[in-house]
Amino acid sequence: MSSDSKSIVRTRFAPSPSGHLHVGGARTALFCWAYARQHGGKFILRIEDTDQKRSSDAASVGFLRDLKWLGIEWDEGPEFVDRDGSRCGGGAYGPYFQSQRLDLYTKYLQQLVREGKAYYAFDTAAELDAQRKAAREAGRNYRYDRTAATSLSAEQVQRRRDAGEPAVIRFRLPDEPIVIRDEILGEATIPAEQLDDFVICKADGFPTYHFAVVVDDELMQVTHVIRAQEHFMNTARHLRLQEALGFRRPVYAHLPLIFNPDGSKMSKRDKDKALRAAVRSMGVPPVERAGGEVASISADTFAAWLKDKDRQLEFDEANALSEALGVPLPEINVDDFRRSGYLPEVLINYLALLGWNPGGDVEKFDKAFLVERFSFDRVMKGPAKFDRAKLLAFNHDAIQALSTEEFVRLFRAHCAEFHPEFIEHLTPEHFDLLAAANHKRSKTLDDQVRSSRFFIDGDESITYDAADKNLRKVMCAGEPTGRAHLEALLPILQGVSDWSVATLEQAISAYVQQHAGGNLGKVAQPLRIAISGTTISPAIYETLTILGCDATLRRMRRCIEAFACV
RNA sequence: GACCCCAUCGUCUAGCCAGGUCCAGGACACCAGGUUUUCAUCCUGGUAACACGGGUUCAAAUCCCGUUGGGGUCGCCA
Repeated sequence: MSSDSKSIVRTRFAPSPSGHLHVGGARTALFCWAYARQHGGKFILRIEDTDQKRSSDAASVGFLRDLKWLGIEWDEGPEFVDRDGSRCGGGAYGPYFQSQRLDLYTKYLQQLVREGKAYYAFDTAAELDAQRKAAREAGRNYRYDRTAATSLSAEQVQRRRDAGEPAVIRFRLPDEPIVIRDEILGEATIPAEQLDDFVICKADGFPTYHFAVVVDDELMQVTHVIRAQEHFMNTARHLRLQEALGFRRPVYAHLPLIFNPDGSKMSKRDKDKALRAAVRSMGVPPVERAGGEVASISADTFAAWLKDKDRQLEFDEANALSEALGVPLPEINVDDFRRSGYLPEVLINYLALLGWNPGGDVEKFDKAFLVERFSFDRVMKGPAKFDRAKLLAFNHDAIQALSTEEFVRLFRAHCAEFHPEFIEHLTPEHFDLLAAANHKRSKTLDDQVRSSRFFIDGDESITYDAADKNLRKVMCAGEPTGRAHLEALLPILQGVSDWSVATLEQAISAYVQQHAGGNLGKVAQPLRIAISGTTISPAIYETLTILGCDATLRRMRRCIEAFACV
């Protein structure tokens, strides 16, 4: 620990293992990263996997990909190689998985026990639960009573441990109020009675979060702890532990929480909540509708899930059900937003703005700006609600600011990953034309995908609802009717030799001039219905070009038949 | 319940720390007109907030106290 290393800023993002990065975590990581960059320091990623109930295999750190996608790159931490070959991680202070640092923790744990600053305790979980419950029923605040544990002699402790009796190690908390200094929240004094002798080593030998954090932050020379506000009270514990171990005290900054618009915590469970609400509002149990199985979910699983609020469907199941019901899932994780076609720089911008702002009226900015201007004194103290409408508006602006070439490139990459069928079913030229035609009407990279399905579906799968009032009006009202226009257009389009935007425009606009009073809508709308079954499509010449001559004519004929217009 | 923190339009927020220039500014949403071959856009205009009550002061959104409201924490989770 050289003296010059003390002056360099080192921040860390320390999530527990997960396949997906939550937006709240993403923002924490972003601020940690920005602060380190601003000061020419290091941003460290550490995996807090001291809970053996959570696995730590490769899939469990799938969120690394999300971090990388956002452009938040870590200087030290788990090694990660992106698809483009760029890498992140490594470093001299590893390992960066806490589960691989057990010997380190044990050393400090023993030190505290030796010094009498910590002690073994043999209470069972059931006993503790009972005590908490009793305190609660008596209207008292529960505090762990250390007398039983600390009255044990060293020999007694040793004997019981040798006999294999499970034991935890608890920290003997000094009986003094604790002052927390926080860069965002200011100073707070926590009365000693609010804390008790917390567990620092579990019965399985793993340190608890509190202990591992304190040891690792010291050993990794972390200078600034930037984390969510839910950790604020924990800081008191960490401060005490640092004092007991003779460690340095990092600077603390606690970020406000992010909520749903309704004030509830943004959670993975929100997806299941949305699906359950949709299923209920539809009345008919989809299990029956789909013949006992919904979207590959067995009837039993489905019924159990529907009843139990705490139950969550698997990732694929939820997606399949969402697709089957036509109910969009709320985006919660970073990869949800990626799938929904948000640009990483937009998500970064919006997330940064949720709880921080540069002052004045500036709200659109990039990472470089954030690195330059970020400061703790402009971080909000209270929680913020996540407003998807505003995020969408930001994304819309960013998409519109893209050149068409750039949009086409991004849209192709998006489809390659999430909708490969568009690339498979269209020629490269037609795919590009579709992308370009959709650019101006896109708010995300994904929002035109659903409405573009008719381009790649077979002609027979286009259905015409002759009872639909709006469709009927377009097809059958007026003189000539839309249907009549289609019939008249049939031979004209059949005669178009080189089927392209230019030739179609020429042929159709000539027809419109002569037979529709120059009103393109009179002709374009029936055509849209014919080819898509709806009145919605990209610009009509591009649409027909992409679809091709044969399919266009076939659909027109089918449409003419479908609308009799008595 | 105890402890800690917070409080400006529906939402995110500027302004507050160094009180007057704020009958409070921006963005998103919403509403009304207009443009547009559909959808989506786009343009113009509009509605909308200093939680409440006391102080301090010539003057308070800005400072102080209280009330109310919101959030966090109270695990062998992190």
